[in-house]
Amino acid sequence: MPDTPERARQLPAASVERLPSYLRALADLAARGVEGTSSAELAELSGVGPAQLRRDLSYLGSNGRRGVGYDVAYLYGRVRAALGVAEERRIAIVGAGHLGHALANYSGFASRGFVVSLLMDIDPQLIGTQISGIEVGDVACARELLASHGVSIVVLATPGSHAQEVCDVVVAAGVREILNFAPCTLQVPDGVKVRSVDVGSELQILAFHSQGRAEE
Amino acid sequence: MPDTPERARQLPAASVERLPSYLRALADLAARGVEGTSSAELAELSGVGPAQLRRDLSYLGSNGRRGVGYDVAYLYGRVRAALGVAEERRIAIVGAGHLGHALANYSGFASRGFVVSLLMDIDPQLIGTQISGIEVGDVACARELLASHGVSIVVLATPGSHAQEVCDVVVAAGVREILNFAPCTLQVPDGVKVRSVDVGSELQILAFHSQGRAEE
DNA sequence: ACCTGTGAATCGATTCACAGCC
DNA sequence: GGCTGTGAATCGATTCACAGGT
Repeated sequence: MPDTPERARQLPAASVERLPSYLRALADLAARGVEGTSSAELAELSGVGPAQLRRDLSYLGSNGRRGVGYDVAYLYGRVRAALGVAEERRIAIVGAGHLGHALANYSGFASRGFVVSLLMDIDPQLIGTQISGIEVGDVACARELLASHGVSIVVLATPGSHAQEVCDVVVAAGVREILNFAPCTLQVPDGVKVRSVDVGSELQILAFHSQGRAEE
Repeated sequence: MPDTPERARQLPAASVERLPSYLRALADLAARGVEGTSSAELAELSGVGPAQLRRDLSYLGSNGRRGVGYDVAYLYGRVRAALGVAEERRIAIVGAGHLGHALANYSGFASRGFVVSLLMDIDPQLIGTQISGIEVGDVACARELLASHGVSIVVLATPGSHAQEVCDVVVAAGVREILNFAPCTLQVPDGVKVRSVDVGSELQILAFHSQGRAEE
């Protein structure tokens, strides 16, 4: 059998990146008691064009009714299933510094389908302490801890100087999806998916757009 | 006059988003004492292909020497200038919760060209306290504070429930570039640039890619 | 009359492959 | 011989505009 195995994997990467916004918009509508919506309304709430939204949803199959619109609850379920967050997923955070703390205390994970199940660090001072009710484990035991907690997605909140090293450890432990907050490019083998969030880079991109103004 | 005013704005958005990685790679090389490099090496360090890197740099003009490669220090200066971070830029953070704290204490801004010059919150309990040596101001005084600190880029680290409200305030105060950490889509007028970082969305995108494995 | 789903057209970004220069 | 800079080709994503269904 070939190398493109999964079912609905004709979903383009660019569409996948927008599905979470649709999910947020749908959750908002549901919370406000709205039962039906349209591509125009959903697109508005998500910050995209209506044609783009319809195209994206059409990759998941037919989800609306022509002439009518979309059912909020039904569509919500479809998008959650497509993203693979229909059931709760357990994540681990490595790095218990300021950012690791902020993430561990963040209350917004549950509504998005995630539970922080495990914290780890390299610093012996931090190992064994409790953060937000979770004990900090030793990253040296990553393999056992990750396996016993059933974690498949790891968040790296370490300084840049340790990120590659920790990345190698968790990849060796079988992790295939990593969210990296360290300001560096991680080298990973094929089949491991890394997404990086770098505040410095984001600010630099914004700085580019502000050129021409405010130049003293 | 038309609506596409600026000089080097032929730079495609997709290229702009990669320039920060190149800058990080160049800073690494410089820190290691490396004086010259090639598109192959820089691309490797940045996680892109060599052709893409050359194409991106070519938008900034000719920066290397054929048959030789690129001068690290020179190219570093060119990319910083292109991004508009050749001189230090002042930023403000709104929201002094866990994330606001973590950002205020983050030591990595300076090397990327930014200084946190101002913190603000709505909570009267927090206003007047000091975080990382900076006093927390009242967001109600945003206009005056932003102006007196010479801030043009604002980071929103508020809960989602207040993000749009605070966004409206800072936009009214003249801010045109916003980095939003709240899990919501901000509605802004034309000409205001928003970049959003949403941990929940990032995890959902990773969850998508982990489908097919780990399904019990 | 209205709104979705989708072919067809467009637009932009990536990659190839080589001419030009060191 | 080696590496950049770039036309030309390719690839993918977005938008248009309308056919199909309610």
